[in-house]
Amino acid sequence: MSDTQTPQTQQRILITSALPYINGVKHLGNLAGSMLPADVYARVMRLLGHDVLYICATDEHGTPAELAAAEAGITVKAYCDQMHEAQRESGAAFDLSYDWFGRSSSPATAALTQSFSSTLEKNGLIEARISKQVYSNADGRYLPDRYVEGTCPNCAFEAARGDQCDNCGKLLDPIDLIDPYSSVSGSHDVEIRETEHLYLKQSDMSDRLRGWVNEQTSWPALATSIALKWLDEGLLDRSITRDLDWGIPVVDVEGNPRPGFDGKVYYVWFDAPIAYIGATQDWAAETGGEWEKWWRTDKGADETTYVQFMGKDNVAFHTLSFPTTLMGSGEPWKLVDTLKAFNWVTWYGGKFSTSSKRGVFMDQAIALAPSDTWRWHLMANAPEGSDAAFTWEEFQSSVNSDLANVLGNFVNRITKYTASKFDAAVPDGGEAGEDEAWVVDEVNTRLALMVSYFEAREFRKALSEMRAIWAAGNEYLTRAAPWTHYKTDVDQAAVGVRMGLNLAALFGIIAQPIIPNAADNILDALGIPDKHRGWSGFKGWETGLPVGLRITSPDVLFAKIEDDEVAAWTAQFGGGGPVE
RNA sequence: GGUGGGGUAGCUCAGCUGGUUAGAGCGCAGGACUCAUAAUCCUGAGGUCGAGAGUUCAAGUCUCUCUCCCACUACCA
Repeated sequence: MSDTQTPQTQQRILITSALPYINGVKHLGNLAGSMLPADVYARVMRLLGHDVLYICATDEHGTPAELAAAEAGITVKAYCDQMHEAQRESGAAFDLSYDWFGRSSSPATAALTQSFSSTLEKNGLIEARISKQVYSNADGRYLPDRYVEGTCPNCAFEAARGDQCDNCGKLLDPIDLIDPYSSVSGSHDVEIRETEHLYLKQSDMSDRLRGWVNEQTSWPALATSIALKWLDEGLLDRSITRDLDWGIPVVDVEGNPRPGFDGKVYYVWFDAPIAYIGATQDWAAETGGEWEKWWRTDKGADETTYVQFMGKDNVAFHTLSFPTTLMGSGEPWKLVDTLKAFNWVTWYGGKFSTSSKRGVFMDQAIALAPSDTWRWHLMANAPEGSDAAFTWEEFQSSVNSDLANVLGNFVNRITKYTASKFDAAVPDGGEAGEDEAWVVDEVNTRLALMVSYFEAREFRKALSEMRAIWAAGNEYLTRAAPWTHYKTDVDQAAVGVRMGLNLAALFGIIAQPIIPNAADNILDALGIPDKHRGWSGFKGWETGLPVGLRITSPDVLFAKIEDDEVAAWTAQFGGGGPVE
């Protein structure tokens, strides 16, 4: 009945999640809004038998990295080395199944970035212009707009940022601030200097971009509307270089070091998306894979489906800026086919904030509860339609009710009962009846729905179906009641136990993309070989386990979260209500 | 200010191109069962669908006005 039960055409699917910035360990919102859903999608597509490549990397350039390194008292290179390793480890701790977790600072990305730059310039899409920037003598650096503060020329607010006044909301230009100072050092010894930068002439690409956007049929409305809005307002040419030391050196049209551009590098938003490609090249170099079939439409990538995952703030860059780079090169690069944008996870309805210590970061979270529990909760409550509030109470509820009670207890009760009454083996005897027909139909209907939701990247709905499938197992056991039949008709009891064990196996198989560790525990306990753990074999699941197969009962799959733990976490992390 | 998203049961959220008594999970109340991590199963009580007006035989679903929250607004990424 579903496409999961008939052989599918294998697809080649390239998946990227927005690159996490190097500036610190990421919080749960970053995890839930790009890396984790991309991972789940990658795992599902692999289980369905597709050829999947999931690429991610740290985004390492830009002013914040330099400032963070300075604060830590180490070089930017050393800082990025440390933080890349920290992020790689926290990704591994959350079981993110990257095929490659690279770095935007890799030589491959630098070479690609410079190549794109000279090609775009050759095509007349880049030109040098002079602009005015704020320079801080005390800091010895140019300051991005956001790092310049001063008195707002509009409302006289004294701590207005150079890009926007937090008091009156007006968009500002830092050179208009009254009595400007550096927010980095607090120094008022700042001046306005003229500086030369490269501009990407996005305005020249506007018509091509519009045509391409209008061709897209699989983008969510959010993405299309954001892209068209920018196009309607008229794309501005965008500067793609900055006055910084840390980054990729600027080249001329021939690809040689560009005269007069010492101390300037490419803007991080120019090179970060290119790092998707660079990281793929690094993956290929390391593993012997072919990168071109994923990215070059003249080398097979025309058969690749490219899916991007990101937060809603990233949509414009992925639907306009990066496509400008790729299309403007005139080279046969693969463009995104579809993208999934997420809203934010909020902390009790407010923002996550590092400075006011609001929220939970990945390294802290994994110390509190296992990866599986976070993965389940964050995906079951993914911020798909709007921002989604994180609360400890909801987290506790997800873990205890969905995982421990509905799934964990089901596996436990059926395996323990098998051990006590049927010698820990899949029993023979009896024949399937009404109860079995009911549960098979119920589960098959929901399986088809679940898979179609995953394919549509509707994670909340997919997980809701998964949970309903687990719940159907409990309902089945209540109906079949093998413990009652056992007293008078052991064969009848055997039917219920056999079905129960087959349900447990199915539950483990479908749970793999979300809670891989618990799923493995279940499948190992039931002796399911790896080759039977894929998602092409749902058909016939109800009789999948061979009669006589010895099974064990897994250790407690999910420890419950106690009320006193919630109280302690709330105290530790300041949850429980908005903070001023 | 502009653009986009959102305001639906105590809580977190579904509700497609308008159509029978507005749904789910959690929580709560009652009952059943006893294989199981005091788990599970069944039943039930909870909503003037942010406010107001309009279109329509019919609106949570379309239009207008108002209001509250969030994001983006191009040099933070």
